[in-house]
Amino acid sequence: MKTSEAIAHLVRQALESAQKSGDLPPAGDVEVIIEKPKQAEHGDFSSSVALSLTRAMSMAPMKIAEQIAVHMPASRLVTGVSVAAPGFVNFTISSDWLIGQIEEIMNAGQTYGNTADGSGQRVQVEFVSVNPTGPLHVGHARGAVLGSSIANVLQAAGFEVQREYYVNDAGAQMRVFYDTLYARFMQAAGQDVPLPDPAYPGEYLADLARDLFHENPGLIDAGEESIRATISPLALDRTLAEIRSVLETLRIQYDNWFYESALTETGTLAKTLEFLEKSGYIVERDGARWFRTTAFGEEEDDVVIRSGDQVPTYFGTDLAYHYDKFLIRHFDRVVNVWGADHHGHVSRLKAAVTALGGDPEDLTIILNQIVSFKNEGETVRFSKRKGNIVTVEELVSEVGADACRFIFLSRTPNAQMEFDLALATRQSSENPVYYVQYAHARLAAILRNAEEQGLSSEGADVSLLVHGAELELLRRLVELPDVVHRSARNLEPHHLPYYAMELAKTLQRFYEQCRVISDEPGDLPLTKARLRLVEAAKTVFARTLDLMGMTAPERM
RNA sequence: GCGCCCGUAGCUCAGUGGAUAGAGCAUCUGGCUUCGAACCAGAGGGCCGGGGGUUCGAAUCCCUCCGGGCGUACCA
Repeated sequence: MKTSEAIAHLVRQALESAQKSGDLPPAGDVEVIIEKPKQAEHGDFSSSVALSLTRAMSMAPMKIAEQIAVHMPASRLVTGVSVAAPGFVNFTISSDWLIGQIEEIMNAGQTYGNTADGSGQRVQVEFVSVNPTGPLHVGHARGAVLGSSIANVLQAAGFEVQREYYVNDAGAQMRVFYDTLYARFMQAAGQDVPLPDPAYPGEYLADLARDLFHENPGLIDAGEESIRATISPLALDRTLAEIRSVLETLRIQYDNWFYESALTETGTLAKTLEFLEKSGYIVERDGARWFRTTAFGEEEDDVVIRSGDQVPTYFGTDLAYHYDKFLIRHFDRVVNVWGADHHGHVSRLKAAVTALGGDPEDLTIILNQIVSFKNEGETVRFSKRKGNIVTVEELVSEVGADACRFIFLSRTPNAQMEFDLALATRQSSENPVYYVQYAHARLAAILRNAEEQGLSSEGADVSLLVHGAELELLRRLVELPDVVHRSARNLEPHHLPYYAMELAKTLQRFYEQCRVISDEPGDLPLTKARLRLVEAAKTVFARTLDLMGMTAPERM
């Protein structure tokens, strides 16, 4: 349960009751926002609703706040309500309620933190979707981590999530890929076939072609067409398999791999064009077919079917792809995670969704800004074209999947970021990744020790938990549902690592101040109670790390 | 030129229109005979890029300027 939502509910009741009794004037609909004050002396939660009602009620904010306080219904959750200038209402959470949450956490286990925000709506999250022409480049890692975490968080928030990779196996890039592959294959056979222009540079394709040649040496006499027909799909499968396995090292898995070529093969493309033609959004001009983006206030129309070869452009298949997402597969919402260099496509794709009869609000495009990589202060930008490729595989083996995820995750997507390889690699206290994991490992160690001594939390009386550090830890633990809610609502998983650090900080303070396993026989009840708290804390840590796609180590 | 994103502590970054703007790292001062010191307690460090506006209240919204990044194809 979201604590802030529960308090907001009480405040709404208080407002209603105050208005019913005439203590406050009517004011129409108000949004009751509950937040966590920065200063502890302002309580556990606070609301500025009185301040925002000043105008509507034409009353002094302090008076409104006082009436809210007076009319607050009794509850197990809130013990203290106070009013502070210039018109805040501050709330204190009862320790009874907090202690009761330990059992909530234990019962929920790895579902703790889940919310019902999504109410089962079907959401598709599409991310990475890099052309399968070679290994994943470091530049793609951020979108991968971001997309998968968004999916995690949406799932936790009660959405039915599908993770999808859009395989661009049909465009011009792929033709270049196949042409290069063929030339490399022939070269591997010792034939003097020049590289096409343009061609894919780099060792990857040469290696791949060589492998394919050694596996199928007899193929060389079959003629170009038949060679291509054999090696092209093999190369695609192999490249995709490699992409898939690298993503798996980052703990990313997909529910669906959607092939662009399927859009033409199943007739979806034709159906989409027909659909849009009927409503007048597709027109023919200069031998090409255009989508009338200008009908949606954009400056220029966009080609969907090129003149000459009559091949669909990327945007052309993208139209069909989104027709498929919304009109065939009927997703309630679609989230696409793109690199910021694609931002020029956002508005026209939104226009397309509108033209397809959908609500552009149902399509959210998250753009992640580029990452510049740094090594001890020296900035390097990697570029596929320049040939100095650094792959995701290299990055993960260098830095580790957990650190990678944590670092990429702790920035808002729309801010550029610097990734310091040296810093990320350093496994010291400089790196907050390990601080968080260490906290989990420490909890695991305590539970191990307890078990060795034959101690358990069995029959614990948690009402013995009255120490400030214990309650502080509990207050932090029960924030997780709110963090999930906020991350899902704004599609901003970067709140998770910050929460995780706060959680770890609070845990360490608890650890310093409250010894869990006591040697004194008389302390047994308290030991049991604290073990129960430790179990709950470990559960929340594990869940938080899981949402971030990180491991929760028992030992480090 | 036009469009989008960013500018917050020495560095890397958080910050839901709210109260005295925060964290990690770095720097400095303390703390291990007890469950893991990958830890804890504390200190210093800021015209929130500049200037206008909106309002009870702005780092946050609007305008404008400056600085940086990315786009601006019948490429994907």
